[in-house]
Amino acid sequence: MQERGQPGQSSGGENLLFLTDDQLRKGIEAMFFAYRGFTADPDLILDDHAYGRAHHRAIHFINRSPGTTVNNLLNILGVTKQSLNRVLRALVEDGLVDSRVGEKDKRERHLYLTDTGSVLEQKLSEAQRTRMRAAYRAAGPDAVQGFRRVLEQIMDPQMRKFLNSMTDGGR
Amino acid sequence: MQERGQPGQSSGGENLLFLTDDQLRKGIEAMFFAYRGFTADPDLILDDHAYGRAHHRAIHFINRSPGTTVNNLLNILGVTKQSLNRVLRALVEDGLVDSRVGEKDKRERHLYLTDTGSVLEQKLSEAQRTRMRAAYRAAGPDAVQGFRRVLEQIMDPQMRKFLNSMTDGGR
DNA sequence: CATTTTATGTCAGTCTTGTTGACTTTCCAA
DNA sequence: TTGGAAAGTCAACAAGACTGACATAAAATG
Repeated sequence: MQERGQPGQSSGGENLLFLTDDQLRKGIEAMFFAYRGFTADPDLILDDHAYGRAHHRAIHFINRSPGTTVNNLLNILGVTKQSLNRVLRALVEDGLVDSRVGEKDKRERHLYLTDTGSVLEQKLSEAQRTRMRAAYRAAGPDAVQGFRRVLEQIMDPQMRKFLNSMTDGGR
Repeated sequence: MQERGQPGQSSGGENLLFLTDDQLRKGIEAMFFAYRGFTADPDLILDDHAYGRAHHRAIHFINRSPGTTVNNLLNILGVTKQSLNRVLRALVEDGLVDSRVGEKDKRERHLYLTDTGSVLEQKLSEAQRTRMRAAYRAAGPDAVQGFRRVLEQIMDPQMRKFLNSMTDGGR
């Protein structure tokens, strides 16, 4: 009752059946279940360290862009600075993150992982990569390409831009 | 330093470069950003009703499987009964969900959406589908197939089984 | 029939992580 | 130089997850 109006559009073989509400619902549920699996392995490790996903996310993106500022991180993570601050404070106190006052602009803090922080980052990301690697391998390169393509369309354009800027320029 | 050992395996053109740590990291970040987009639209609606994602999930799966029991829902959602109970209590009190004592087994409660509940479910799922539909359309059917394939590999096998059982049997 | 197990609900308390509000320090531009 | 904007911090609160303990009712089992 919503979309099915125009099947058999192009040639007849490749129609728009993949856009039915039922197909969309299946994709929605797959996203839900997959995201649970996606976070499950790092979560186990985080429990041992009394950290949560918020800490994982901060660690990930600090590792990804060493020297990034708190404000940068806020834009990427999409939380309030107060929320991020609590997480960063814990990581700094525990010696996983180094927060250095900016040289040009002393209001800014530039964030770096310490050696200890890098060790945890490796553990976390390797756990997550292991699952992703298995999934990629089982699904094959073409499926992976489609996977990435759809994910990019689902995310907000701002994030897509950011993701691709990191993809090109990073490291 | 992890996986790149065996490229050029099959024929040389299609190698295993999609399994590098760098490719995996990009997929991981895409999952993170996409999930944010995935939940963003329903979240706006939920705010108006003073509900959260937990309520959305309960509503979704009750709509998906009318008459399901609390225990079923617990297994699907992967939360504790205390957590789910708080959500269900609110939904029942607000008249969105009907909880009926089982006829065969009177210990069980069978859950149904009321008319009011169905209205909210429609609003939420339509908001979510709108974004997914646009993403699917932009990415194309082959990409969607790959998307689904990779997601199924990422989720725990138990959930994959459940998802596919619903896919076949449902409605 | 007595006992155990299962399904559900509830109360209390904790933790993570999000929020808003108020505040300091620093920079910059009028 | 002064006032506003920006970056970051501290405090308090709320949602929603968790554990643990316990209650009730019904089913299953010996």
